[in-house]
Amino acid sequence: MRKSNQTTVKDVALKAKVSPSTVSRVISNNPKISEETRVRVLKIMDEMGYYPNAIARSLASRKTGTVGVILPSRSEDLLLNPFFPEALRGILKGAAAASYDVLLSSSTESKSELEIVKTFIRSSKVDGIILMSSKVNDETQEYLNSIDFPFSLIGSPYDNKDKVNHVDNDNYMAAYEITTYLSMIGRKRIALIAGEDSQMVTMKRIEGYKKALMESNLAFDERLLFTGKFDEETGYTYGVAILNLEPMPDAIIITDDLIAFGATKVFKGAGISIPKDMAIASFNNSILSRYSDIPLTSVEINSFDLGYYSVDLLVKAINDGVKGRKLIIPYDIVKRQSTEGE
Amino acid sequence: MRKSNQTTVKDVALKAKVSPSTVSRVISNNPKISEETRVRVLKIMDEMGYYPNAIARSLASRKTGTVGVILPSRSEDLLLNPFFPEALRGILKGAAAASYDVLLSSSTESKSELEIVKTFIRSSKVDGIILMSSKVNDETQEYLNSIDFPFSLIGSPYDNKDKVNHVDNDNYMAAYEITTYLSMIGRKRIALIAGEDSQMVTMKRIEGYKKALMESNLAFDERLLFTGKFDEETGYTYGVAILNLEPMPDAIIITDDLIAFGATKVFKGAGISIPKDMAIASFNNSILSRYSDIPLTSVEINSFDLGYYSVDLLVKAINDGVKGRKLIIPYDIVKRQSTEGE
DNA sequence: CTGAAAGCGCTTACAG
DNA sequence: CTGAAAGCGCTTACAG
Repeated sequence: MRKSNQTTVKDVALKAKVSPSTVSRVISNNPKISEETRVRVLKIMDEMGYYPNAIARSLASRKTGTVGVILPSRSEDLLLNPFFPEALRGILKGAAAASYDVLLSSSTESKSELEIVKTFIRSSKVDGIILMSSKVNDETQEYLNSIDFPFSLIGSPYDNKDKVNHVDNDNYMAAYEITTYLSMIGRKRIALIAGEDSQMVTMKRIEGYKKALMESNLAFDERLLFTGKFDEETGYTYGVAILNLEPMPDAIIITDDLIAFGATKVFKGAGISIPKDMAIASFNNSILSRYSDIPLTSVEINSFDLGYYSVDLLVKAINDGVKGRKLIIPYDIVKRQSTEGE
Repeated sequence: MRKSNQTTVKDVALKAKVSPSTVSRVISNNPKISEETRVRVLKIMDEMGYYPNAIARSLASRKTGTVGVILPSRSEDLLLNPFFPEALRGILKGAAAASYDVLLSSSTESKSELEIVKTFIRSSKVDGIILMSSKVNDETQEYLNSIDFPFSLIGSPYDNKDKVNHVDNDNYMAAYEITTYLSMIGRKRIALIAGEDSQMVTMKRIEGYKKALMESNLAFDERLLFTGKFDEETGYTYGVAILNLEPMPDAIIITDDLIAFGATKVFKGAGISIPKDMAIASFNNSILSRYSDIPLTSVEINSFDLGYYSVDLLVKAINDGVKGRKLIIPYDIVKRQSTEGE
């Protein structure tokens, strides 16, 4: 209980000859305060260098003005494609625009996303949570739903679609469209390297791919469907695996630019002409897809917007109890040389 | 003042037949509590699903258990090289290990790093600050020093070197070493594309470069020194600029892999052989430097460690008032084909 | 439009 | 080793 040297509402109140209540109302911009009082108090606050203590406000008002965000901890997940940094940038911008702070943590082997979320909530550190990816049977979503805590999701909810606020691309359509496009330019054996099959986004893309194959009268061949974790080796590994397929595919869709880049190198090294023998399309439209020797056709998913609007949704969930709102961020297929584009 | 439904120390105290003080001491692991009491209270806390309110703890104890981190907002700064994501990952890991949370914000055109830092501090939201880069005449460092607020810096302090806790590579030596290496393999006109000259890291690297030139009896030619912001165009722009130099350099050091990658493409397109006509060395050792057609010699700066240990330093500054501690993270020069390496 | 009073959920010197 | 009491710096129904 050592005396603090901080200027408080009390000090301001004393000097302004009003009650602390009034000072508090000035802070929170309460419209009931007379203009005259407001101006006087504001002036004194300024003179005294007063700044409200956010912690005390939180305790009294039961609002923290903070949203929690959890990042994956694997370096590959964070660095491989620009989604996380860009979405985080969007979240930061969106939060700043809504006057929220962002409390960040990363999941690890020893501490799951769910545990972090629980800690954030139980310790009353956040008003809401943003989930940056959606898994099949996602336990974090289930928990958040069960205790009815405000959250928004980047991606497709695995369940409770009518209750979960989420912002997403139409990944089903994106995969459908790009598969159809490859078929339209004459490709008959179209492979898909799709990412982790525990992710909702992977499921959606596989669905769209299959649907497009069917409508194009191309048989689905499960040997042409690859799922698994992405890391630095993946591009090479899958590239080599595809080289050894008989007959070889004449097109591949890869859900990550860097993996596509790696695979491209393997094909070129093996004397396979791109796009003539093998068309390649990928996702994320990273700088890499533009800089590559053979520029890559890629789907721009607009990660920044995904992040930005996830805050928007969350803030509405916090303030107005909004639920089940859904926002679709458009994607763009950027056609380049790797599919004879331009 | 609606009644909350949260379980509080009071509830626990009542049920455990002890005082709230005792419960509080159990929470904070105060060694004066008898083992018997401790176990009983812990059990009851568990039974009641009690979890301490972090906000209330903060207010009473005047410690937030949170560190503030400010990211740049430019997409290029965040995405161009893996430093920021990797250092952030290190910070997150380090903070988790020290039981701290991370409050994240990003600077913008309208809100400077300094303003964000001030807001964090004045509103009592953080116990300390991590600065992810160091500028010449850095006003944030100056402010933090002036109010004596705990912080740690990734990079070299521009001033008050004996007071500022910082973790850094020896960028002077790194540039010195790589320049000397290029000279040793017979290069006579070594250019440097160095980044923004407002950054301390750029200054250090230029110094090391100049020193090495001198010791190698190579004249410093200011037309071979390029500074400025990095963005997607930069690689091309500088590549073209260098092509037009007479005589052309026979080696370039570029402080970013992606820029080096872009420049490499320009040279190859112009029929210049790498490394024969032009040796290229860069910094950051990103995936790109490994995946490139002509793998790039690059300096691994160990960004993760930079981030991780910045938390370490900060925590010591917060708890023990440590100041002016300096930690040097080793770099490694990874030699590859672009300088005839391997 | 403003104030007095209670309360948010903890911690911590002080006393024993 | 434990408790009673004051306090951290705000907010907010209630009353006027």
